[in-house]
Formats: sequence, structure tokens, C-alpha cells
Amino acid sequence: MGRSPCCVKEGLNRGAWTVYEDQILIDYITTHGDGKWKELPKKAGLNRCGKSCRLRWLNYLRPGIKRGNISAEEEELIMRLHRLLGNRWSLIAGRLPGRTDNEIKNYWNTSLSKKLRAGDQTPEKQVVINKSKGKKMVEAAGNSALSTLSSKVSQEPPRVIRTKAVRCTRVFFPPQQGSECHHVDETMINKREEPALASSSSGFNCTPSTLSSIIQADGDYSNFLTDLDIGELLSMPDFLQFCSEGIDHQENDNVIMDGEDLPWFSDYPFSAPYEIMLPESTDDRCNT
DNA sequence: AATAGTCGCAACCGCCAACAT
DNA sequence: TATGTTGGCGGTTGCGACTAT
Repeated sequence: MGRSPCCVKEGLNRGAWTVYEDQILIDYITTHGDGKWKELPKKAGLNRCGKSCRLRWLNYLRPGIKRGNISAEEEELIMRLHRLLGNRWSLIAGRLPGRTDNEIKNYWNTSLSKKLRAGDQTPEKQVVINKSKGKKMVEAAGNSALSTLSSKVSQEPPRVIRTKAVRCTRVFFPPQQGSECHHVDETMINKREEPALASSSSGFNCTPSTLSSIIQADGDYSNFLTDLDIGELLSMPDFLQFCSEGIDHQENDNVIMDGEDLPWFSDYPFSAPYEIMLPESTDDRCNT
């Protein structure tokens, strides 16, 4: 299938946005809302690619964007989430209110990756195969600056979830005792403006008190990340402990590097049993 | 003060899944 | 079902700011 360019590139402004362009974009989206990015520049009177408008809005102009330094708590959370999710920046950003995927990605590439490399002298090293690109990412553990994380990490075999770029529109939460199956639109998950995704739409309410039960329920970790923000996470001793210890307890550890002998669900963004994502039917897997 | 090297971040690019027709 | 369009994601690049020499 042919692919048309997102816009006619000739004659469009590129590079840094001016204050004037920003204001036009803000005014237009404030009035008309976002979306329809391809048409937006023309309607708004911007000489920009629609993609560029979208990026500028989402990463810089959107209300609620938190600028400034990443706090130590946020950094630790990024580390933990990255360990669980891999380079799935949008998902990680979804757990950090006010932060954008681009910002977190930049922060990781510039700051955290160096910290990790600084600990490369340790014998333990994590090699994560990104199969979609055929590239290797090397992560080191045991950095003193990340001691709270690395003290445990350095003793573990690699456990980073494969980061194959797939997307699912629905998430299936395995039924808890006394509850029903819940399908949640993934688009809801990524909306940080809606912090209580699962609780509002599915009846789950992941509070500190319920976290333990979720984690301990037959190794079902499928819910614990879905509706948490940093404040909630950091108020949960269970979460911190779980991230460094809890996953050790699984007998059937399918999160491995090379994809061999993986069950079918290993191609999902969250490898089960951390987060089980099922299509509506078993023939409709989103791993192609 | 001048220059080179490094860093941090905004923006771009290409790919892909979802959606529309 | 096939094809075209749109939106979103992750990787990469370019450039200004900062630091070291």
C-alpha cells in the first residue's frame, strides 16, 4: 500500500517554533480542540506540517505540562517503569503526570543511560534485544547513584520486557474474585488527565490496600500500573518492594531476551503475567 | 578571550497500527 | 477484503548553551 506524505513539505516552516506560531496554535486548539492534525495547520493559518503541530502541542504547549527538573522520585519511578516496560516512553510518561514521552525519553538518553553506563564496571549487565529494530541496548546495573534500584537489579538475570512496537486497543483484566472481565480502551490508559482509569471504567480501585492483594493474587500483576500516578506509587511500599522483589517470585518467568520459547502473549507490550493483554478473540492477536 | 568538546532538548523522520472508505 | 488516511510512537538529529582548556 502506498503511503502518502503527511504533508507537502515544500515551503513549510521547520525548526524551532516562534512565539507567534505557538500562540496561533494555542488559540486554534483552545477554540476548536485538537485532532485532525493534517487539516489543522491550514485552518489555523500555520505554515507547518500537521505532525509538527501535534508534536508542539503535546510536548510543549498543552496545558498541564510540567517543565523543569525531574525529581528524584520521578527518576526512580522512570527507572522502575523502564525496567518493566522497556523503551515504551509513552506508557512511562502516562504514569508521570505532566511529563511527556519526549521529555522522559530525552532524560533517559542523556542522564539515566549515563548513570547506568557509569555502573558498567559491575559484572552484571543487561542486554536487551529490541527485535523490532534488531538493535541491542545495553543496560548496566549496580550504579551507586541508583542504589535503591540496583542493589536488587544487579543480582537478577535480565528481566526487561521486550519492547516490540505493538499496540492494542483493548486491555483484558483477568477477573478477580467476585469481579467481571473488564475491557478498557487503551486510549484511556494513556490519558494522564484521567488518573483513575480502571477504577472509573471497570470497578477496579487500586489503592495501597488493594495493591498487595493484587500482587499476591496468584502472581497476577495485571492491574497495578494502570491507574497510578507518582504520588500513589510512592505512597505504596508494596509497589517499591514489588518492583525490586515481587517479580522474582514467579516460577514461570517468560520475560527473557531472545524471544525463544515465549508464549504467544509475549509479543504484547506488557508480557504476561505482568500485564495480560488479550484481543477480543484469540485469532485477533495484535502482534503482527 | 577564543576555541573545542560536551550536554540537553526541541524537533524531525520513518514506521506501524487503527480507522475509514 | 483491499486500499488509503490518520494519529501515535520510538529513534535520531541538529543546534544552542554550557564547560573545559
